Amino acid sequence: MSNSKTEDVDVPPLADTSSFRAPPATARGARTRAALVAAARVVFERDGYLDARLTDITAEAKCSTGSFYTYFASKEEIFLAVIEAAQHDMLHPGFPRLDEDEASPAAVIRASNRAYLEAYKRNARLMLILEQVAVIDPKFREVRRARSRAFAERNARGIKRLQAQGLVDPELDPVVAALSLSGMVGRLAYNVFCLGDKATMKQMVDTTTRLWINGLKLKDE
Amino acid sequence: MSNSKTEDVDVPPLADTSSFRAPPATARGARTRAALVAAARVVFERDGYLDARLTDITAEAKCSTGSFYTYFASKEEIFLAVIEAAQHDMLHPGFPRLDEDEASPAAVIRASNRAYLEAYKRNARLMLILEQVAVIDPKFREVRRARSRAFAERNARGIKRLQAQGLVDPELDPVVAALSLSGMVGRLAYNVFCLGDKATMKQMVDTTTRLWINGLKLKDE
Amino acid sequence: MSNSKTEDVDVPPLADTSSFRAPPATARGARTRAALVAAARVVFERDGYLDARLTDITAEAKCSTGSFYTYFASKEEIFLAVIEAAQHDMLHPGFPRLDEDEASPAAVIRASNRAYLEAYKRNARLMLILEQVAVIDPKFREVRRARSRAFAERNARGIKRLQAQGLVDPELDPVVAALSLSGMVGRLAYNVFCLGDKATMKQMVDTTTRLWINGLKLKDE
Amino acid sequence: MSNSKTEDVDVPPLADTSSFRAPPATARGARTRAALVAAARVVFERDGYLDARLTDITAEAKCSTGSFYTYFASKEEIFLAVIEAAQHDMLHPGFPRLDEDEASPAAVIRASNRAYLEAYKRNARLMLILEQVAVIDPKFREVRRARSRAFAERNARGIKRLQAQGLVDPELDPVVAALSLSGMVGRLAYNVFCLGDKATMKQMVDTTTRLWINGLKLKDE
DNA sequence: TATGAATGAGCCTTCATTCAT
DNA sequence: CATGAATGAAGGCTCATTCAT
Repeated sequence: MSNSKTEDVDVPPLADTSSFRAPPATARGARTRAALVAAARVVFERDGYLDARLTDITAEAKCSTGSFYTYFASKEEIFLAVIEAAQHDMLHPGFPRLDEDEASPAAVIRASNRAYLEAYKRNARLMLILEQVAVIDPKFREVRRARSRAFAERNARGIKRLQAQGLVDPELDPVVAALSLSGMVGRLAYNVFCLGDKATMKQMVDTTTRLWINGLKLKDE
Repeated sequence: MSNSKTEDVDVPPLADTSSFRAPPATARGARTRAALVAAARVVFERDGYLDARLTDITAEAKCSTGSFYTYFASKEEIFLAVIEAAQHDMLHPGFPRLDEDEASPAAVIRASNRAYLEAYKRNARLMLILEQVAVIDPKFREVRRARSRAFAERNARGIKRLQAQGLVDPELDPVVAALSLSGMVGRLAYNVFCLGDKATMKQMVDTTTRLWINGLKLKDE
Repeated sequence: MSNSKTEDVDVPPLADTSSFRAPPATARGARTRAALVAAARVVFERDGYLDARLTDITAEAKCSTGSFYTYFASKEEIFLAVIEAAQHDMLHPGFPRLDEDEASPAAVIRASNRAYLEAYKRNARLMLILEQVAVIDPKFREVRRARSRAFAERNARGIKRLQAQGLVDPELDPVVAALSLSGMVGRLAYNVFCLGDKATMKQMVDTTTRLWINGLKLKDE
Repeated sequence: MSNSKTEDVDVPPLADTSSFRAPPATARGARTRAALVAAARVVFERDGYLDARLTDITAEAKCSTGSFYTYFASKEEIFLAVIEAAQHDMLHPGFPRLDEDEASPAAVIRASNRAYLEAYKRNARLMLILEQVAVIDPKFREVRRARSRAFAERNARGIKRLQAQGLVDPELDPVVAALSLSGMVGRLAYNVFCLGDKATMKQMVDTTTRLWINGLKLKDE
């Protein structure tokens, strides 16, 4: 699933990391930092970003408030670290690997949608918090938008290619279509996993895949 | 565009209004209340929900802090009033009025998408704030979800009907498809009008309409 | 029980009434005023003095806030009116009518204690509020103290007289004894009727009477 | 006066302390906390409970508002701490140690009354505030009532014992008598030390002791 | 590195009282 | 006399961040 082809997705750095605290120099330091990140994830998921207090995090990590600032400059920064730690799990093919040769485009789309939805499900609570932060803090809004735009652009290139091959509806604007279809899956995941709308995983994979394929008028040669 | 058929969308009451302050008994009171709501919209749009201070709102409305509490119990409550005041503008057919006889389903979908996108554009700033609040406050999350579910359900019924008429891909799960396609348009609007992704109105209408039609495999007889 | 003898107790005017609003001139006015006083008693007993809001009182009286100020200058003033309205009920012999000829001193003490305790019980909730106000507001503290001192002084004169007649322990300081014994009954009533200590009316009357008689070494000839 | 026999008075814990802030972990913290409690006593005695502002207390303690909340969650809570700090001083035998062998019951009663009155006098201002709080806040009402009931019960046991020994009027209900006589001394102290009634310490001790002894018909063999 | 006490700016909310209608 | 909208001062409380130990 994590072959090199999918790794090259243009994932922008999550944020300007230049002002970050130096990484821990000692083993004890590394342990404390890790405890803080784990504690932060617990607290963020439990209380949300706004209601999470730094003291809750340090209490959960069984360390002092002062220690927090040894490793992180702010709540924002530790949140970024939490997100980053969750990244490898969320790393998914990003876009239907339409350029793949070994599989039909349709199969790639299905696999990609499934991977995305499953990863989303695993991290649903954190995703909700990320939505929250994105909407509250323009900096994170930008982070989030850059990421989804990276995917959308990649998708747009894929669609363009398929259009060139005559496999996809030539009438579609590839950029806007990519934006729309990616957004569709993301929104559905959010509605079901975060807000509690009802749908099974199979229904979601089937339907989104079919809507992609139908929507693009993909010729499944 | 606003014929009676489209007015019957099942818009649930925005929230439990039982604990609300009594409505103004005099014309003067009504004027003050209206000034507060208008001022609140200005302030919310300018500063966002979290950074909006009650004193900013009363200052903008040229009244005292005390007057605020004559009409609203909290920031939350006046925000609801602002949203409510914006409702008539956001009221759109919701779903392609597939049951309409006078127009082809495709035309109905296009008109509906256009109406939604234009209304969203007019209220983009407020919609961003609503996203913010929805993500912060579970109460508003519920409000927002109830509304989108009402539309999705209506759309699902439309899709089911078209499937029965043999006009739409019978393989699709109508409920999940409705959820997905509605979400697609909503998300696109959010990305473009709120987050700054680039697309013209024409591109958005064309693409989403085509994705709907293609996605449903709608036979445009 | 309310013979003229007991009416002459030196009840000081409850407060300086010189700044009071003029009494209502019309029948409608009198009705409104009465409704306000009745409503105030309800609200004070329900919420206590501090938590009673003028708007609650006017709402209970089904009149406007403005009307309140037609009849009363302040919360304080209407509270005084409530207390005053409750006075006739609380009017009790005050002190064992030791000067009475028709009954033995012991019988007078018993009747007096019973009367006091029963009146207290009837107005327990209001008495609790009065304690509250007395302790909060020095003006009412003075009012309350003046009243109890009037009783104590009268009692002191009675004790002195009985000492002169050789019927009471001559070693006792009549003033302090009167203060002590009156306080004893008042405190017991407070403990039982307001704070919930357990005792039957009979126990209370029997015990306080016996403690008075024993305490004074009253010769029950 | 403070032999072990008198120390075992059943003083209930003042309140549910489970929600209290963690006690200071360092000497510096302990110093700040102590300064706050001392400052609070000054401010409460000067301004009363209701008019005491938290900022006055922190100003008096020369620390920031934030520090207050490091140690106390509310005005209520620091008041409890002030009362607690005053407790050791108010700790008195409670009831005439009638069970003592070395002294006559009468001597014990006198010593006990004197101890109580003197302690009350030393803390008169604080006692007035406590009355105020007790009457305002049901939680403190309960605290106060529990304490006085503990004493009254102890007194009741003493009276019962003396009745069994044939030294006290067998007609008296020991529980109600104890409640009455304890209340008598408490109320007298309140009247004189808090409300300004006039009596010397000697008069108070003499009279209350005599009223106890007479009241109980104590045989002073 | 670790600790945890100290900081303090700033906003929401209440409600007795006034006054124009 | 009645109405009810308008007023506005005042203070409790939070919590991210700093810094002395």
